[in-house]
Amino acid sequence: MPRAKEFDPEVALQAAVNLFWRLGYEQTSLELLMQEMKISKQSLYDTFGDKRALYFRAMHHYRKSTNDSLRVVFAADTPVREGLTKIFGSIARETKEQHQRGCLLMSANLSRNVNDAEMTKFLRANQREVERIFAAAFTRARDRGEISADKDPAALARFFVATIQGMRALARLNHDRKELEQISRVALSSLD
Amino acid sequence: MPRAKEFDPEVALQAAVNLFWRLGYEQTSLELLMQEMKISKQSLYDTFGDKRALYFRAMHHYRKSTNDSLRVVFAADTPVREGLTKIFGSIARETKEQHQRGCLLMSANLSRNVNDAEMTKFLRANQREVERIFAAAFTRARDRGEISADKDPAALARFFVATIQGMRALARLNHDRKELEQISRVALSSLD
DNA sequence: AGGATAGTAGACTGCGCGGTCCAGAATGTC
DNA sequence: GACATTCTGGACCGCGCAGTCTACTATCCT
Repeated sequence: MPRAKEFDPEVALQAAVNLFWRLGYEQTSLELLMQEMKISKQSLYDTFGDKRALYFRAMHHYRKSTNDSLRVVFAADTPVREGLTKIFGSIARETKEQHQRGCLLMSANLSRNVNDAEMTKFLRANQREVERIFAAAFTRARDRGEISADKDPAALARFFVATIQGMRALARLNHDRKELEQISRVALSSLD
Repeated sequence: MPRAKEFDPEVALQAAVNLFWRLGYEQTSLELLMQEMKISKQSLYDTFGDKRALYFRAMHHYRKSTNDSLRVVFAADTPVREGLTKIFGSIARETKEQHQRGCLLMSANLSRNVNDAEMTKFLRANQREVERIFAAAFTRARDRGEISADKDPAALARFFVATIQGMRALARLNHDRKELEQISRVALSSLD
């Protein structure tokens, strides 16, 4: 019978997520991964495969957790303006370190090789998923009369997803809560 | 007396810009640079310094040319809505290859090491410059009554700069003119 | 012609890093 | 106790790449 694993793969994976999130794929070395995950190189390869496979595991993990929180924010009974305000507010209130690491999947999109089919497919699927979450919230809001009937939920969804990404790009460069709040206010005015 | 240079440094630099723009700093090898710039390694180092120095030269070149076109679009006598429509329109109509390469300086921001002071300084200066161009256009528009007096030009400027960056992030992943036009329409509605 | 400089081609070096492999210790089950 | 398996640590390999250097050629000016 085998000896039981001593480390928790979930904990180790989260450490990998945090590292990739902070440094990006290229800048994250195996040595740093071993340090942060607190496992040896052998265990890393046995459990997660090579660096790229680990990166994908990390992206899946990140995607699930962030999109789950999105779904919580847009729970069926909360007004969509309230949900958006909450999202914008927590982005604006992030620490400098959080602003600098930004969004793992947006960084992956911008640094990826455009011919990397597997990566592209994954990121597109995530993009669609996020847009659907927002669009569903806007559809509900329209049905309830929170926003006017002539608004297009899909268009609003894409707009807000894009704007949030733009805010993240800016926040990585300029850690400034007030600037982000200004942008949020303008963005929210598109619902009037 | 020295022999005259045979290649045009300006042409070679533009080739370097295009390559960095398409592939990013890391993925651009010296060998590719030599090929595209059509000069030898020796000439490259003599004329532009090392890879990083060339990258900065490329970024400066890119910055000047894109911001100059921005200033043309926002020439004093054109309505701000018209200028914005032109900008959004040309982004939406870009080819797939153009969408994939995106914006050189946005990619630089997202892939940069946050401790790289020189890079950060340069990108922040550019960010301020772009925001000022937009803000000046909104101030003029407000003075002329094109937009209501209670709008904040600086806030609008930041909002549009951020939104354009968000659109570029999306366009790199999804080459889709209609989606970009949808987003543009929503963004422009914030001027009403 | 001759000197100075710009150019090319290519060998060479050094380094960082991903990935593999091996030795040996620790921990479990039968 | 014997065996299987999981660990750790470190040696080792191969590769790609930035950067330097050398040898040689081409062009310009006096």
